[in-house]
Amino acid sequence: MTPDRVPLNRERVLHAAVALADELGIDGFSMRRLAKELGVVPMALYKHFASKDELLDGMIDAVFARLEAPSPDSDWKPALKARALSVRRALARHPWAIGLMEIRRPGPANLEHHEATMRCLRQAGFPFALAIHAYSVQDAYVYGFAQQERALNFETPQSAGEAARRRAEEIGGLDQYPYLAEIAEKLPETGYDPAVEFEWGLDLILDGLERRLDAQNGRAG
Amino acid sequence: MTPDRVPLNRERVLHAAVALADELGIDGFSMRRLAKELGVVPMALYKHFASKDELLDGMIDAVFARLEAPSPDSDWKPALKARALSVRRALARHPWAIGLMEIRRPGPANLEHHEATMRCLRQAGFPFALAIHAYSVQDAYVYGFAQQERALNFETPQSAGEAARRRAEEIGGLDQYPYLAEIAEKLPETGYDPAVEFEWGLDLILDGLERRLDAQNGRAG
DNA sequence: AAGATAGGTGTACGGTGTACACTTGTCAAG
DNA sequence: CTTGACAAGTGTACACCGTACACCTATCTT
Repeated sequence: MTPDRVPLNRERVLHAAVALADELGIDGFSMRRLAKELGVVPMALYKHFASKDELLDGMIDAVFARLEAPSPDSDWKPALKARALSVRRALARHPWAIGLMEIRRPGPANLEHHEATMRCLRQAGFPFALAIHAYSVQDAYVYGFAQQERALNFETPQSAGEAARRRAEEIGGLDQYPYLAEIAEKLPETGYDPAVEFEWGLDLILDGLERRLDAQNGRAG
Repeated sequence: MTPDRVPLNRERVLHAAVALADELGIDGFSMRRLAKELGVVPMALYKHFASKDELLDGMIDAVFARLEAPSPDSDWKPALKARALSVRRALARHPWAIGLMEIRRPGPANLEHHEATMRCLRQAGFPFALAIHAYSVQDAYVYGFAQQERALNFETPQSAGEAARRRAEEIGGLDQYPYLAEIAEKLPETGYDPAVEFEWGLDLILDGLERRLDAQNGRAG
């Protein structure tokens, strides 16, 4: 260790790791590459994280830390909507986290976020079982949408339509698939904004939850 | 090549690959391991697939091939419901495919499936833009749910509750998280059936779509 | 002054995907 | 019947991966 070098620490490693994963994607991200970025030998990282897995746990919790938890002061519907939008935003910024958020061992920020969301539902009057359902359907939608969005990333509607068209032609000719052909034809015209698309589905789900909640409360709402 | 050996072919490789990925998960699955399974040297696989990526494309399309496309003869709602249930079933059987279905280059079975689903929506009277929304929200939910379900796999509600409780205690004590504590307490009692949970959210979404469709048709249904 | 400790280093092992040059079995054209 | 092309499987090699383990060294505590 050269004198006067600032020593590593968990936070500095995590910060660099997130930035590197943002840049290279989850496949390009490696302990060796990260070490190089930090001007350090790969094994140095293992003084701060027991394994790559543990580092990933930390990276995921860093993403959770940047989510907007539902505020206890606003109505449940706008609060949950803001939460969902913030999750989508975070996953758009950190696509490598998609598919990992639900799988890694939960960290403090993760627990805090789930606690706040569940509190929001329960205090809004959702009975326990309904709150579980509500949470499940929302998270499934949000994480699933992020996954879809990633697949379309770096594509304009035009280029995506073009790519789909070429791919279909390779396989059997677009005339075999009239409804896909319609998409390839019309989507570039109408345009496709993931933010709009996301909100459309989100509203559908939140409206549905409201109806289920009202029904549960004897239609007295 | 010893005489009398049955030569490989794309289909035999694909079949073994899917079986092996089912057994080992996506992490344990490797070209070398697959070659060993087939009694062949790793490079032999490259005579049939240009790369591991191309092999994965094929494996994913094999999963698509086993999905139940919406039948043109039944009403859109039960048809779409059956489709969604079949996707969830397939992904529960092939968890390694989760997160890949939307990302790999589409194969013939994939195109066929999307064509059939889009046809179902359009013929049910969904205007183009609404059909796109409807497809998007459904797929986001289905794939997102599968992802969540994988995270909970191999866990009973009891063991999952226990694990969550221990994890929370590690971090800050469950008393800091009263609403998580409630989950840990009540979920083992009420039980948690992923099939029931999935259907609840699916019905919510399909009901919502029906309402949007009716609204579009001037509330005349 | 002495020893413990934390942080960084260097080497090594078994794993990965796959490029490239090779053999060998099969079959068609002369 | 021979020849030569071609398809399929082999073997070696390379660069990369995560990480176990032994080592060094700067700093802090007693």
